[in-house]
Amino acid sequence: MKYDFLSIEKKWQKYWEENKVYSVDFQNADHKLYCLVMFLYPSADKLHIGHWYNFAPTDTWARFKRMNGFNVFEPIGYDAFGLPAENFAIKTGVHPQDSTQNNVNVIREQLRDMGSMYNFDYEVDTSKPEYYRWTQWVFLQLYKMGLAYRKNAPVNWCPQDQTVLANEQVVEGVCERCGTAVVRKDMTQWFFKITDYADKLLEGLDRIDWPERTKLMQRNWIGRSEGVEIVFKIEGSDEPIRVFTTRPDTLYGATYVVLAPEHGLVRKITRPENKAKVDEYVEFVAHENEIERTSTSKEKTGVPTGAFAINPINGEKIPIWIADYVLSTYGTGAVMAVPAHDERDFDFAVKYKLPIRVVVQPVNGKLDEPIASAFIEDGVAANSGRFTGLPSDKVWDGIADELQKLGAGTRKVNYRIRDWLLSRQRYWGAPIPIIYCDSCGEVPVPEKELPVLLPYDVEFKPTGESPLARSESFVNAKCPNCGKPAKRDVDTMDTFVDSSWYFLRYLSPHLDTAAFDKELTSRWLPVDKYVGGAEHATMHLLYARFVTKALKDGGWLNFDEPFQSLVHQGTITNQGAKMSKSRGNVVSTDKFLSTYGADTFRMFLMFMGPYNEGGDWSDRGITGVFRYLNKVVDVFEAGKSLPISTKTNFDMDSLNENERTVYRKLNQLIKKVTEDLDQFRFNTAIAAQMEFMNDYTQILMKAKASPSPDITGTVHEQMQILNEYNEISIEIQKYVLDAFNVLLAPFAPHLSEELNEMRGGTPSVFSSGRWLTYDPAAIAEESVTIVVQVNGKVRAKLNVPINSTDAAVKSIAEKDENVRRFIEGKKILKSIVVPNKIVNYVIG
RNA sequence: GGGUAGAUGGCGAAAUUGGCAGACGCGCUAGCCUUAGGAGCUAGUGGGGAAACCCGUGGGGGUUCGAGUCCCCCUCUACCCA
Repeated sequence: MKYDFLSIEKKWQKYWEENKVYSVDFQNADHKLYCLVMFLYPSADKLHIGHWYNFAPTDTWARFKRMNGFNVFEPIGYDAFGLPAENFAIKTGVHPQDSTQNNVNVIREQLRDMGSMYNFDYEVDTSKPEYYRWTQWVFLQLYKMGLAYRKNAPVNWCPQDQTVLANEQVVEGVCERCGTAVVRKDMTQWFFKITDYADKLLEGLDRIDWPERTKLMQRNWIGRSEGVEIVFKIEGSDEPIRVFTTRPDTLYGATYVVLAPEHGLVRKITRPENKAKVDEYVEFVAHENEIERTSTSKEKTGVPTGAFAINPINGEKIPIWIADYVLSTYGTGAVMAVPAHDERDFDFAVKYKLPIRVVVQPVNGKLDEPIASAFIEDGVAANSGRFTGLPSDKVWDGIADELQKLGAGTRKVNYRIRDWLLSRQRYWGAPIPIIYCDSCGEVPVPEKELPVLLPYDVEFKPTGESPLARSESFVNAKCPNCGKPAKRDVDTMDTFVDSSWYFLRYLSPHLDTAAFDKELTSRWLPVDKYVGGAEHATMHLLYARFVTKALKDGGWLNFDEPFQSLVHQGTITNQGAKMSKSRGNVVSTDKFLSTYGADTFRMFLMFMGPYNEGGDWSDRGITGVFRYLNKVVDVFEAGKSLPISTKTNFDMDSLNENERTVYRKLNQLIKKVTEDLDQFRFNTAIAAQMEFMNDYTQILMKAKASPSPDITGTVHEQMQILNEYNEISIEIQKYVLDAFNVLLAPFAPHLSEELNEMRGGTPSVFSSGRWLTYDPAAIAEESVTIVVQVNGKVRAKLNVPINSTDAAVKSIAEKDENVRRFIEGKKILKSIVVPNKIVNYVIG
């Protein structure tokens, strides 16, 4: 048979769809398995290799689980709102709604071609009113719980995209999407109080099966630190400066205080003689961006205010400076500077000749003064009043207690994470369901009036003002409270709000009475396996956890971690760069699908290397996988006349040597493929299959010294000859074919169905429960190769029965000619025997 | 600057976790088959050497009978955070 992948794949895709092979019984959650891939962004691209690399191997895993008897739910959907569609619209004039729907229709067909188990009846599309109605509902729940609020704050503004960005969307000071340097701007914006959940978000990490590095990234992002908020009085002023420090043990070493230039106190405390310089400096800093300000390599700048603060622990008068290295958005916007024990303070003190006082000495030894760099480790207190001589941790608590007693400080926990800024001054997103009324103020849109529809006919060219503000019909509304004319909020929500709850919607995407079916979600969630890119570690994955926890606290869910187990596929790059349309380096899948078919292509993606490592794209090697599948087809074709196997278990004692070998190798393969698939180790599972096929055909050929010793031709032709002569029984051959096909099925689903049909089996191979368990009696090897070393160098390899005694092994080893060459006449100082592995003679 | 991963043939990669380094595949070489082949089959393929052997997992040290694997130092690469 020629491996006619095109018609085979079409045929089985049609069969699966018509027979609803992958329909899920949602009422039966006993063996439920919710397997989820991060949904798609339907940009103008078609699916590319990166999507395939995410989806196809995950589908292989899901099929494997289904064959293991799990009731597998594997949905797909579209994260359809967002900037790229809108920017595309601005450039081309095609409305984002139209381009998005066109793209979705193309993508859906491509997904079908992949041969995955997606059930398109359960799609979600975040840009449809049926969906974003409930995104708005989620917003309102958080609002009711006091977790959504509006405030005027300095925000990250992207001048290119004309919108604010969340902290998470600013990477190294530039807009994550377009690369434009972000500027600071004061605006009134909506925020979600994710900071309220900082501790819960930290705690939950201990209960979920995620990659450690991803958990670490979230922990670092949340950035919990315990410290003390210390109150410094200002000489000649009633207003105190509050500073947060994690090192109260160094308080005696504070030689100045620094305020952020934007700090509210700056204007109030600056002495007249310093005013001109301070004003000038504040103006200068406003033009610096975030990277410049926080860069450790950049030289820090600052000016004195002329005012003095009083150190509460010793009453010392220390100068108050302003400097660019203190940010108003972090902590209290003020720090106490301890140059001897903080690197940034040290650099600054050296530059401006401020005093440096050592108050911590290393446990053994003393620092040479003047010190050349900050000593930031713990040690023993010095120059610290009654604390002098005590270890740092004691001093830490002692000073914290003392400050508390003096009313000059309180222990406090500080977090690095900021509240989630969710307003966007853009068109293509879910409108924020809030109305502003002159008499009632800020009023949420009643739930029964949702959705707040996004109007189609809007001029969406960005001007810095929300496009929706220009739609009279949208803006003007009635106050839900008093009925008077009022105005709608004209911003849309960050698309991360859309994706923070979509996994709840998949189970009942058409439900029009609730965001999700509470009863179904209680039984089908959390998601059992979530697969997607690591780039979402501190964005989507954090937001989804937050929203889930909030909805749980609101009484809507009975679980608080959405993704029980998480896997990151690696990134496939092209010539070292991440594939993206803007870089123009996207590799299309078309040519591979038409040349080799979907089965070969998905299998090659899995065979390339470890799934979580990804790598630079190269199609070198895809022919190997294609040849392998062709060989499989040949082997099955040669065994075509053999009826389907009914026997799945053989007694090793009843088999001849060749049969035992084949049976053992097959059972070892079952074990290997099962274990590897379980852990997403596709590459080694495929290598093992190939190895088995190589071994099996070898054994068949050698099984009988063939009457015609030089058998040639295709595998198929050779096999036909061999089937007539070899001594491996028909029973075993049947068994091998049918069992092997089960192991192949998750990897090459179309081909496997075809082979199953060819063998006379009933479709579908994926009809559940078809996976195999290995026969433990069969996998044990009868003999092993033992390596004989002399002084660590390999001198012989012995084939001995398994579990031979040490004495027996040594006696064979010492008779070996080559081993004798090296030990004869030498004194054996020692011999190490590791059973079934190695013998090592140490000679003098 | 800090954190976290990594570095193995010409290439993608394996290595039961301290026990034969390079499985599997690509590529390459030779032969066979073919009107032909970007098809198929057989054999070979880390380096050196005629061989015996020697060398070899980024570099340098160490632990051990034995190190790709464990420890220390260094170089480089990727990601995250400053």
